[in-house]
Amino acid sequence: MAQSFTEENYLKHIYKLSKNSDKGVSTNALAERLETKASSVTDMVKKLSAKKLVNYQKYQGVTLTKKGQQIAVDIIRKHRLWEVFLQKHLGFGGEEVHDVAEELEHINSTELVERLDKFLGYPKYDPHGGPIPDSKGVFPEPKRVKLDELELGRSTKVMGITEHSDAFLSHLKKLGLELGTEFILKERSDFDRSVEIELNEKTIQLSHDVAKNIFVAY
Amino acid sequence: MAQSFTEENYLKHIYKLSKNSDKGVSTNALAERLETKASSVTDMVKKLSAKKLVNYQKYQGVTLTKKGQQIAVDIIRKHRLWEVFLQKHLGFGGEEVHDVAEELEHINSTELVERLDKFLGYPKYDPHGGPIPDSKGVFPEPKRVKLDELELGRSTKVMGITEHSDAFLSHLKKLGLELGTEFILKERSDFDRSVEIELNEKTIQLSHDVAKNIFVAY
DNA sequence: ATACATTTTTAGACTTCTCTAAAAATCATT
DNA sequence: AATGATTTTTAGAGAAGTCTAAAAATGTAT
Repeated sequence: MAQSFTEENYLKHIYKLSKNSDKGVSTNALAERLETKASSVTDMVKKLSAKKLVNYQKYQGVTLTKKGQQIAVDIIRKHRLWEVFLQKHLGFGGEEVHDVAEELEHINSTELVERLDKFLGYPKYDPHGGPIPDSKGVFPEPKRVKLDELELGRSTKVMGITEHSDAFLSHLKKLGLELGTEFILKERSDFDRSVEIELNEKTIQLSHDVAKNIFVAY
Repeated sequence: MAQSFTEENYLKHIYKLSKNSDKGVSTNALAERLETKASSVTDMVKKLSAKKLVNYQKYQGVTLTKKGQQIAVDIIRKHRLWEVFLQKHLGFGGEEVHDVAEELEHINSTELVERLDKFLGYPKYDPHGGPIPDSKGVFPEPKRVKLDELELGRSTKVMGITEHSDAFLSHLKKLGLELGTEFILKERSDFDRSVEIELNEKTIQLSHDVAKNIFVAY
């Protein structure tokens, strides 16, 4: 059962949105993400539901079924493999890569993906640090690193903390950081080793004291 | 002005069909090539005409405009560059390559194509011997080789002959070979060096005496 | 040059994905 | 729990590309 370009995009974004919020993805959230209207989302979601790719109950949001999830993960796999190719072999810069990979990820040929994976040397992480699932959809164990030591430009997520005082915990909560929160490391000051991260479109400063106590995925 | 996947396919096939027959491409011929119905072709051709990509007069067939031709040639460029990549770097076999390249050719990013071209070392011919136009749409001068010496599997075309007797000329004519005729070299017998070529879906045998007197594009 | 066959076009309809506008359901606040 | 705000769904319609069936144009033979 082949999916259209559009259907694949819906599945991919449902996957990404439901990673954060364990609940069903709301119609509006999807509409915003896909730059379309809520009514279009409702229509498409019904179609995906008829194909058993999502679970959908009116007004309750959507989640992916097993099948839907497999497709979504496979698209992420393709996207990240192409990013590796574009950046490491074609010399694309970090930012330019995304739009092109966005198109390439919808090319459907198992043969192509497997050969590309081999050509690239079976990479486990893309150039932004995103983990690349294998052909069965299994993500690699993320390596853990202190935020303190992470390379600039990496997209990552909170894997753990090494300080458990109430003060620290509530500080993190206030910043919007908890286990699993995803963000991008933008800057690190040479002066005081404080870091700047991007989280949900917002830029946040973290002191070195905070950064050194957070484990993140590498 | 962006073209859809479908529009690009129409342009590409109009280009390929009009290379043979210097006249306008007929609706039916296009329909057959695109595995669609004549009525669909008429509709699409009107649309392309409105966009000034083809010249179209009712019942007179279509030809490409300058703009349409540029787009068609660019798609061929992309198709052949991807074929080089798939075959030389990913290790695809000669036949499997085509369908995948058919999808990749529609990815629109000048940046991507230029970088791919550079990565591949600015190849002038694809693995089947097809000439690859440069970024300005200019095809390379085809090298000439005797059919006698051409590699098996090459698609090529008649560039000239080295024997001009009436007997030879009328023999060629009967076989359907003339200047510019395109075909694929399929087999060469070890026994008598006769060759088997594929021309318009038909398989034809040529003796060594014939093959050695035909120049073809390499 | 007339009659028949073939090709091409038109007309109307269907699918996929989208939108706007309005109705229905849910949520939030007091 | 009632009101108002927000979210979501429905209804109807539009653009792109396709199809079938029928009409119009062209080509071909004698």
